[in-house]
Amino acid sequence: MKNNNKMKKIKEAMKAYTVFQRAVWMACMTIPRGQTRSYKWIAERIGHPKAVRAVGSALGKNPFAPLVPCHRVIKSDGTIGGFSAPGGLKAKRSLLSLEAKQFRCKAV
DNA sequence: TGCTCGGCCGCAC
DNA sequence: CGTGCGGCCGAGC
Repeated sequence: MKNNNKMKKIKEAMKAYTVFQRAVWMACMTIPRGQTRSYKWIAERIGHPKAVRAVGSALGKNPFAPLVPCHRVIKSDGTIGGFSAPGGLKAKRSLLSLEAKQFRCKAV
């Protein structure tokens, strides 16, 4: 329930943005902890297989930093890609490695 | 209201 | 391995 409540809040905040961004963020939130998905994966998932750049843009503007784990999104070739958030790729890698560890340890 | 520019990419050459 | 172009959305002018 609490999770739902949080989701509700997020949705409220999301209403101020475009559907495209919402779609991107939603898809992003569905990524399990300790795992990663590619920008293309998101693009295809939201129905715009070619809008990978738009996806990147949306993630870059992501105002829901911790709620929407945009750091779990990497390039389709397996590299980290870019990261506009504070900390840059450094932070992104840290988060990924950290979450991966947690996942293995606590199995969430 | 309409056009232009930039972006956390993807793919072909 | 490096470079260029393609296709898409959001935001600014």
